[in-house]
Amino acid sequence: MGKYLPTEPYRGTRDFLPEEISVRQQVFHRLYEVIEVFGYQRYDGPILEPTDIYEAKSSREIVEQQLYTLTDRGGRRLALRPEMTPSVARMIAGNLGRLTFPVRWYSHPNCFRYERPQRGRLREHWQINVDLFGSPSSAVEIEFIELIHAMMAALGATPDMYVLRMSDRVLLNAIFTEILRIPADQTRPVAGLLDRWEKYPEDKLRADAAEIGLTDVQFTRLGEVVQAGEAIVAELSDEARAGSKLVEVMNTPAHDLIKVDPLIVRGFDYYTSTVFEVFDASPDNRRSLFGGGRYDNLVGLYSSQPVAGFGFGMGDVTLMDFLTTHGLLPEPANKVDAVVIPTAEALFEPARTAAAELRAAGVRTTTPLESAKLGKEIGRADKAGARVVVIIGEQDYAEGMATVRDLLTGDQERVPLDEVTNAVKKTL
RNA sequence: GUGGGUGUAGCUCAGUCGGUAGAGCACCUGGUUGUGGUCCAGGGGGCCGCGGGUUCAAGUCCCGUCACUCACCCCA
Repeated sequence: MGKYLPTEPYRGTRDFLPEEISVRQQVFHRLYEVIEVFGYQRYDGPILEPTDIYEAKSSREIVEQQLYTLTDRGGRRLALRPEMTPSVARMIAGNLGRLTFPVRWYSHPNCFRYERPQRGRLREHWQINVDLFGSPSSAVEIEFIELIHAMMAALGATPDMYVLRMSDRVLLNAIFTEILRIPADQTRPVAGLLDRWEKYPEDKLRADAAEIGLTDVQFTRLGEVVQAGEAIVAELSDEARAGSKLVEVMNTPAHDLIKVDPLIVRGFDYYTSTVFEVFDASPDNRRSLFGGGRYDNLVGLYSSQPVAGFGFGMGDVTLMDFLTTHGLLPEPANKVDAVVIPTAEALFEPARTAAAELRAAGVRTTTPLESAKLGKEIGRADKAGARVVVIIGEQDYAEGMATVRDLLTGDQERVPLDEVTNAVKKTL
């Protein structure tokens, strides 16, 4: 061990310095605005939840290997939330009586997963969650398709930068049982194989398929399914198609906004129908940007009353990678507009008075805390991002005047003290 | 969990054959008694990730370990 404590944040977590916060705030506020324009309201919840709520319906991988768990003093098993969906389902179920459906909610929690950090994946990430509860209609799917494109547009993304790929667990199950003739209780490893399909060469896929018990014929058919893409839907039974929200969507204009793709699976067990993922079109970011789907049974864990749900989570790590790759990150904003600089100790009080007046007018204003040379203070003001400095000098002040200097142009003018605020506002 | 790459100043990095550390940028001071950016001069900053080994001598070689990072596994 060294002599000093380490200054790095805990592995897989990040410190956000003001400049980064500024960039992030701009990005997220654009998203909040779009989400709210669609009529969604923000909620929040605890970072700790009972472990049970993840064991029931998340995925084995998350619960067994990626959950941050702890036991409280009363022996209760708790976890740092790895995702928000079980929490929001719990909140919906607990407030059924006072909610008017459909409920449109969003949140922006930090979520934790114990895993090895790599590109696009850390141990703590901030995930925007948008959910709609209380409707089985495929109008929900269409609303989310529109919302997603609106959010991407708000970030400055053009449609060529990303792809919205959509599938449906109902159709997927039909593919497994009707085309591949796999018993319904053995589809899970095959879904996993589909999930990996694009990442592996064919011989590796073939080997994996053999390992999970697929015959050569089944493997070949699976390849045909992937090849067929959207066209596979037409080959499924009428019952399967009738039970699919995605098929309904395909009969509307929203069809043009998505790519129907049987490769989209998603890991969570709670999805019951539509599933989707948004992918970066750039090869630099092969990972999916974000995704979600329909989960019509999740509220049923907490209540006898069934409530249909649809939602998605958009993590900040992949999102920032996307924005960086496409040059869409905004510049950090300035922290301050004006600095009022007294040139002598005795002038600190009048400087504070002038600053107070500027602040009252909404101008972000600071004053020096210690007496220093004027040049020094102007330099500091410039670095802090101020556009204007107001110099309260002895000579000027004695005459009831102050100097207002524009740091961008270098122009400056002497104005009466009671005109300072107007002069500054004119420059900004 | 597996494999590769990298750990030297706040940041980016150089450091030859082993001879007890350097540059640029940033920061501070002065050149200017009330005027920033440019320029000039000076200055502060280093358990060379950590521990051990070899050696007269280790930033440099060897072993271990930790961290960062990329990929894999797996999956948001």
